[in-house]
Amino acid sequence: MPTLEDVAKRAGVSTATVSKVLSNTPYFTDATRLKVMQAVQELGYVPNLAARALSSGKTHIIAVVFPYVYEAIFTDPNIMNTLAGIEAECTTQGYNILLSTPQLASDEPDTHYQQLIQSGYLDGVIAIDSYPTASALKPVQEKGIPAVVIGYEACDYSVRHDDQAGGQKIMEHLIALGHTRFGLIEVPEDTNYGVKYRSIGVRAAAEQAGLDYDSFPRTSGDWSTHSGSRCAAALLAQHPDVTALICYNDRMAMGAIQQARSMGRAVPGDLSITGYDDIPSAVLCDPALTTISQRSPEQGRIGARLLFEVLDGTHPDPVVLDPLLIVRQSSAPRP
Amino acid sequence: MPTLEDVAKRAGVSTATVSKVLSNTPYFTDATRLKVMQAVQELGYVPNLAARALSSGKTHIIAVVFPYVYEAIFTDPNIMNTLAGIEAECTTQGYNILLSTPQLASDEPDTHYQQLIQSGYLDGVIAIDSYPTASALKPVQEKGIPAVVIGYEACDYSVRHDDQAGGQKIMEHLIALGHTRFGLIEVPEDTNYGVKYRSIGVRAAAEQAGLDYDSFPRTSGDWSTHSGSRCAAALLAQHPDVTALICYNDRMAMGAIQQARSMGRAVPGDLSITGYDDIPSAVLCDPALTTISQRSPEQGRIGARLLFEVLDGTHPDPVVLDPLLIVRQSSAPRP
DNA sequence: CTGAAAGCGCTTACAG
DNA sequence: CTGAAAGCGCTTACAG
Repeated sequence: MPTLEDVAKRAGVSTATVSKVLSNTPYFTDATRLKVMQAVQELGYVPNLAARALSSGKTHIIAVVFPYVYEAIFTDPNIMNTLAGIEAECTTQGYNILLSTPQLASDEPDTHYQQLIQSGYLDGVIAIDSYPTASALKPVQEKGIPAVVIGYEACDYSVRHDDQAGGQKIMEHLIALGHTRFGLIEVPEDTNYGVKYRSIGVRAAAEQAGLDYDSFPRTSGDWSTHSGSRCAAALLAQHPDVTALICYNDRMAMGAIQQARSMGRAVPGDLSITGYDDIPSAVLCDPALTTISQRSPEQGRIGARLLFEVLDGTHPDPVVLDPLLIVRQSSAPRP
Repeated sequence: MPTLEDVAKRAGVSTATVSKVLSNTPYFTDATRLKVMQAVQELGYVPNLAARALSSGKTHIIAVVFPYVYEAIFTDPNIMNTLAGIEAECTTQGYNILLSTPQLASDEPDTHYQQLIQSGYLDGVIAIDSYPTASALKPVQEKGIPAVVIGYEACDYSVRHDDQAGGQKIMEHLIALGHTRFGLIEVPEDTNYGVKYRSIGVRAAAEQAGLDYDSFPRTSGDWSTHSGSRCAAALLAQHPDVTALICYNDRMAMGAIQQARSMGRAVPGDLSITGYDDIPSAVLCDPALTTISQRSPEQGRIGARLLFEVLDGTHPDPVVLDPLLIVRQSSAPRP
């Protein structure tokens, strides 16, 4: 592989000149510029990134970290779509993505992860923190590496979607359809940063419509389809008058739909059921789910952009994205 | 950040000694070993990876590349599960994963990608090549970087699942249920390396059962749910006697199910429909799909393991994984 | 069993 | 506008 020196020799200049021309330093004559570029071309020179990293302190690598909280994390559509957005933006900016999924479940810190953070390999990190069980951010902050969080975790720079607006939108939609008797399939508040705010949004919409939010029957699942069925079974058995079921994610909504049907309720004829997240299955299932999109790809793009701004020395404000209400077939006017 | 030199001073030895002790070179007394480790501990020393990479030529980074062939690639369950498997294995071995999704659609090569490959940053690459439209492998092979392919693309080292066995298993399952009149919802052969072999497997099972494979009605979709509906509509209209529909992926199978039902056919009562891939929706949809699992996580793990063997100087044989038949509710005995 | 020293391939003040 | 030279923090023959 040709080195800087080879290029310098061939172009008849110093290595300093080649280096500077390649990094677009001004003050060079077009003539030398041309000589250099030509030599680069002829030799097929590509800079050695390790050498560049060592001398400049910049690696052009950013790490995308998300704690390994459960085995299916690599098929979580929100996380993967976020990753896709980050990737798109990084490619544009010439940054490479290093993937790291620290195991933070146990008390002992993941030493591999710690080493990586300390290794000087990373110009910055983007942490996806959907789940508050584990923070991958602490070592990063200790080391003083520029970081942005996608989510709620405390960090100078962050982007997330507005869970409160999400809760509000889904509720307003159902209210507009004439519903007044609601059931809630939630999730324990400590499972996820956002759910608390979704509740606040739902409550706000309810109260604005003059409904007594606190009187709504509710149960908590664990995100799974199965728990959605179970919750729906319990809730509908005790409160058969409910005409709309708000679920805090799509999988529980799908479970609820199956359960409701098996109890003889038509969805959405007798009962509207809504989800949250807009996972791929939400279009495929029957009836297709009315749900909320968190706009994960945009969160990813923006997160990357924020990091680049931080790397440039600016201090961007946190971004809160307005979620999208996706109306499909699982919601309908009150029977 | 403390450097090797700091550690050496503190331990009262040379940097060479520290370096060698840290890399587990034999021949050192326990005493010096101890001194070194203690100094490392006290200083919280972590090696600078860029420096290490520059002097040793080893970065401990491997790239996982999959061509950016369509926008939803980051939510393709096969690819993401493969990635999860690779990640798990790399973490175990202390390797870091760099993600790269070269844009190979256009004729001009993706220069970012080319640069990355040439940059000396990569100890090896794992290419996921589900789609033959674009090869990310050429620059890698030109540069002589150790590579393994997950899929069919030509490469010294590779792992994939056995598409022929997959086709055969699904067909044998349906034959065992008593079906004799089949319809095929395929995909153009140049869309995917594997489909050709799935057909061969289906044919083999058919002929073994004395059925005339060539007489089966067939149409081609484009993997999408929508195309599944369209194909099912055409096929069932012309061949209402068909009792089993074999689809070459799950999304088309789901489309086919919807279409069949809207034409008044009960699934699986009147008509069995099978998929391929076992995507997450396959359990969630109604009826849950009988399908084939490619065992993507294992493909990923094995791919990584193969790469490590190559990095160790051995020449592992290609691996072909036996796929799994997953029987669920979309298939039933012939009516 | 341990160390001195060269070298990996860049970048970056500093000079001129 | 360009170059000489130091230095980034390691590893690795080579010597002893």
